[in-house]
Amino acid sequence: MTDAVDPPKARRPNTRLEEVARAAGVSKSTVSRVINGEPYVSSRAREAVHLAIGKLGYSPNQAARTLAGSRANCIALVVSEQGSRVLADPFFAGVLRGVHAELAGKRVQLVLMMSKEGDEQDLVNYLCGGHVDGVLVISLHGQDPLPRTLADAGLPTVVGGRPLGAGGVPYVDSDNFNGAMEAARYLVSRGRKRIATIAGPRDMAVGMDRLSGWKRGLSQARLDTDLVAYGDFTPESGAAAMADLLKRAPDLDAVFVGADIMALGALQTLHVHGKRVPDDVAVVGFDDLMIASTAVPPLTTIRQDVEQLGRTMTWRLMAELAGEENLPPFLLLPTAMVTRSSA
Amino acid sequence: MTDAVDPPKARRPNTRLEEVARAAGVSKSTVSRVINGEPYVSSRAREAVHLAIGKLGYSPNQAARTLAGSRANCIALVVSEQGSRVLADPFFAGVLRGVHAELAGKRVQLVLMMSKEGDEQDLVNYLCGGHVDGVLVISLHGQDPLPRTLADAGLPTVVGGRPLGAGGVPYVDSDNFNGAMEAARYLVSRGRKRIATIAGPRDMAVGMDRLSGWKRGLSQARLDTDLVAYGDFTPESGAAAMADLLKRAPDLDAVFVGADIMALGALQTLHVHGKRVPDDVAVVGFDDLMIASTAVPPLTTIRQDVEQLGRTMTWRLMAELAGEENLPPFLLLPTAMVTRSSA
DNA sequence: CCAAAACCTGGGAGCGCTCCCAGAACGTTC
DNA sequence: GAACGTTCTGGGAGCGCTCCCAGGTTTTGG
Repeated sequence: MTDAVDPPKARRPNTRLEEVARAAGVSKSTVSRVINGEPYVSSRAREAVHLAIGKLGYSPNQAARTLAGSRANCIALVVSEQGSRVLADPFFAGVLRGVHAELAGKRVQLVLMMSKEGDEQDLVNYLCGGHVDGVLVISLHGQDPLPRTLADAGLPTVVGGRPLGAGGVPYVDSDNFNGAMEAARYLVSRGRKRIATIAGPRDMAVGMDRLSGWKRGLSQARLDTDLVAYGDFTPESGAAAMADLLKRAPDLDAVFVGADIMALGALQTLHVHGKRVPDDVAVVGFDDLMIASTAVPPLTTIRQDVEQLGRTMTWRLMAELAGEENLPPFLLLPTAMVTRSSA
Repeated sequence: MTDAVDPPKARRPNTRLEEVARAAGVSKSTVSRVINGEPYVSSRAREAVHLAIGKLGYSPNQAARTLAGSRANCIALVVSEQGSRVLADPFFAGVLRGVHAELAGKRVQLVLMMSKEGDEQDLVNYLCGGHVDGVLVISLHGQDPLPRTLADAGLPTVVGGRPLGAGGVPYVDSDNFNGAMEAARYLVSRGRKRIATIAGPRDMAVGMDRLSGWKRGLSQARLDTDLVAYGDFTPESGAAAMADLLKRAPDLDAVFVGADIMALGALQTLHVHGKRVPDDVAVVGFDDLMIASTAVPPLTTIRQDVEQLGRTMTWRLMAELAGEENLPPFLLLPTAMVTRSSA
């Protein structure tokens, strides 16, 4: 077509749509239609295009599609946290696994982002810049304004774990309240009378919900709910909290620990104090991490299906992106008691 | 310019470069230069642009940049594996953390991908389609052809963990050999005579390297290296392997377990068999997972800095992308012995 | 004081795709 | 056979940016 002097186009990394069109003997438009699975393409053309694509090893340029179309075929998983610490969390890993599983087969990419110290504005700008179609937020701590901000900006957003501050933003969470209540009731049913709890931080919904469930379970049985200690989801904090409880109530005969990871520390402290588990003190954890079954003794715990959480978040987001209406504003996933030897 | 009838452009999600230019009273080119930190921009223009950007809340459209420029400002982290299982691995989490830490501040996004069953061709197409500038591959198992394929396609690639089959592709790994040798020597130095090992699977370099190191450590002390059992990096397999070893050599007085996660199982088995740790049998693990310190007894182990691995991989890739030459083809990260009570 | 070099600036051609529009080919009905 | 749908197809205008080029404005040096 052009008779200009040849431009020094160095890069020619890939087949372009046009080459496929030429190879298939159709127009760009038709190739585009085939790729996007649109109707109104003759089966002859469709086959020719598929053949050409296969032969040329064509893969559409995502950037161009995003630019020309209006969606990015890409969602972000945002970990709203000081960051690095969270990635070590099995919770995060499980969610990630679920997100990936749910995305399998869909032509949607996952971009992982973390809000770095103060860079929040950058993050929001980026996310709202049309680079992603929707956002999954894992916001473990406190009154994080991020979900609210994103939702207000009109970006479809789903939060994992009940957000404390973001009223109205759709979220998915495990049913921490009922799980914890079940744990408490179980301990009651085993004849325990002096039941303590080690709860998570007060600024995390997951900690508070489990604490509430425990309280409800005990108060239904007319038992005291005064034996509460707090940890921060580390084994060390669990150990310290256990020591504190033991000092306050040497006669306690059970403890519900709001996270397996803290239960590990609690077990250590009990061991050090010469308390036999479960004979002297029954221990129930929460989460059912892998380490729960390998703990000494193996930990009775409330299992939450974190992978399912990731899957459900993703499903919810994709459904919204697909334009489904009247979707549930929030979803609670059931938990299940796993009885091992610690209680 | 155009006097056409107004087109029904529904979407106008964001500020565009041109609006910034108008607001700042300069041309698109100048704005672009400011954004990309190019020289040859007067400070007056630069300030005006920054002001306009701030006022308008402008954030450049990534898709357009990628399309127009030649780089995507985006790298992929590929987990080459049947997938879901790996995400639960603390190794993966650590690497991810490191990658993120290294990327902080750089304007580079991270896309997470997994090679799903058979979809490998799709993956390769996508990655080679210019959608990412480079690839980080975590390939845990066997003779995975993926790194080779990517590298051959001219895509800058760095592998995490020594790949068995991908000769020539740059990789970063912990110094498993020397770490394991140190473990063996330590046991020898503590007077242990009958030292066994539980190794990882034969098709994983990490398992073999640690096994080799253990062998070398023992043979230097003229000790037998026949007490080898294999596991698959699960606590259960560690327990089974330990039982096997105990049957084969009831007199063994030490075991080097090629992964903390397997050591957990081994500890359980030893406990069941009435063996005291470390009095009867000394146990040394590898990895220094968080669970190592909370094990009963706390596990002496070889620490590998997985986060550093992720960081180093990323650094290596970014250096290559930046055009640095004569980069080291592979990098080995030192390990460190962590002495606790199990040995 | 003028030429060369160094700075700064704007214009405009794409990047590879989608999506709109106009029109061709093929029925179907009166 | 004219008039109308319905199915299919190609052309071409952008999407928002980068990067090249040409030209203007300063500084420098002889």
